[in-house]
Amino acid sequence: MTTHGQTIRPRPLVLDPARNVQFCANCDARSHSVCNAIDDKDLARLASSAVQVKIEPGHTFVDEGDTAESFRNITAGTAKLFKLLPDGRRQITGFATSGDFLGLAVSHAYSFSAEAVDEVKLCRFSRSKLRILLDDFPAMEKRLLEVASNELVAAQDQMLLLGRKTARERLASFLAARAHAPQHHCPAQAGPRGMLRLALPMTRSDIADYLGLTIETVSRTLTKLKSEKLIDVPNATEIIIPNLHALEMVASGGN
Amino acid sequence: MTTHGQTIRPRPLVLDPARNVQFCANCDARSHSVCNAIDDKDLARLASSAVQVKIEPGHTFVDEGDTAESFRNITAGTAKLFKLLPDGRRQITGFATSGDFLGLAVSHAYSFSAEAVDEVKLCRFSRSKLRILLDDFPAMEKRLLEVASNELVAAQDQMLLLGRKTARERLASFLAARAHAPQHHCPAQAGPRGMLRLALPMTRSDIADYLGLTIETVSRTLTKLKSEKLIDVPNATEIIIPNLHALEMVASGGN
DNA sequence: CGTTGTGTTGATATTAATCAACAAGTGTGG
DNA sequence: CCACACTTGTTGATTAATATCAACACAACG
Repeated sequence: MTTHGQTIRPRPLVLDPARNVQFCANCDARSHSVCNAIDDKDLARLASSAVQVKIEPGHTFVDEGDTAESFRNITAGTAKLFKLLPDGRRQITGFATSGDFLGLAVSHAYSFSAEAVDEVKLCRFSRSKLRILLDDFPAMEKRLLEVASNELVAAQDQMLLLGRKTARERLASFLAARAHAPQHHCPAQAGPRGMLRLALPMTRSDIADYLGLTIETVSRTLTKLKSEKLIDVPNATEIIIPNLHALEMVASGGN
Repeated sequence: MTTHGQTIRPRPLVLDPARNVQFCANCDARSHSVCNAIDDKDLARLASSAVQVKIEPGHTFVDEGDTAESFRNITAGTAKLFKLLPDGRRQITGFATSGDFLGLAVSHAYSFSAEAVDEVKLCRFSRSKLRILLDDFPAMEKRLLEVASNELVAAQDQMLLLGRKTARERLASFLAARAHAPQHHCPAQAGPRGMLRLALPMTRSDIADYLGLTIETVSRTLTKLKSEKLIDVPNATEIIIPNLHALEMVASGGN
């Protein structure tokens, strides 16, 4: 029974007509094999039917309940995906970055809203066109199934976090998970002896709404973790993790 | 922005070599079209390569962390899927019933455990065989993508519940959601004027672990909803919903 | 007929939310 | 360039929701 079994994630696929189709530059070539099953020509054809869009920070580009006419592939930046209750309570269900897909579900309407955290670039397809293209590219369909499956595993991890973890464990889990996703590191990523420096482009309010907490609890808990030397917080948008393993122990309730 | 947008769910597909392949008997023929895209002969071939298994109540048949060698389709009964923390805290991520698939993810190991709630019958395939079969049946792959997408939408709803809803809202959401799934109704399902009678095969402990609460809070909250005439509880395993709309209002925080 | 598992209800404890004040950083306009 | 508003984050005091601890009711079962 592993609570931190790192699943093998497929190599991010970035569909960008301007720069042509490419895999995420941050990821090494040894990543998952299914990516390679997609023919480059097919990918180019897929990407060429898309519109590239740039979204300013804070701008909402998907509204829950709207008719789902598009399918999107993020090519740069970070977006937050969320659901709202009528009285304004918000749950962020995930942060989407380069290579992530939005609007996979077959449902008629979007089941979530999406807002740009920093400047987001994305590639937008019409879903009707996507359906036609998928019939031509079975490998793409396989790839999407793989992506959806991985998201499902992540969603189940998040349910465990939201349903059963303490505030302390939630913050530790959040930071440890981000430490595992290479693209979220700061430019000067690795300090001495595997010391990690994470970029947190989102606000405390976003973190709170992602972890099912309030901003005050997020702030206090980070302060506490800092006082215990489990993390360092040089400024509000950066976190240094001196010992990822120790943080992961906290994340899974081990002490 | 709809918090209770009922997504069109695909018609449950039951792979049962003994009774031959079939769609869920409880569902009408007008359900989702993609089911029909799968050729009956293909389905028969798929089902014939499977092993049918019966599991006694309380028996665990998938262990988190074990090598994921099989893929399963539930044909009867209800199973609970869950994740554990090292100290024993449990989060039930979902209940699987007739037509549901287990083990979709491509990861090497199962990311959850599964235990039978009542007597469960399922169809088990080797994953290597599944991969080969999927290459032959692109329609099946499409169908699995659809299933995974719908599960993802449900998972996001559950994140909203776990992260932001009160105990009262969680119970109301849980009951309202089950009221929408036809197979969970008691045999004598519809009383006078759309009054619903739900079967709850799982224990209070299961409900608590699904909703991120304790058994005491579940019990107290059900008592409270009963005293307000929003539900009736003739016995521990049945719930009567006199007015589903009123319960849905509670579920989404509207009063 | 006791034993065990499950559910309910009550009393108390605890975690995190709420309410409140303030500090630091950012941008604006005079 | 500085005063000001505004946003974001931190910290403190208090409250509230739910967890925990405890007792008991009831049914199923040997």
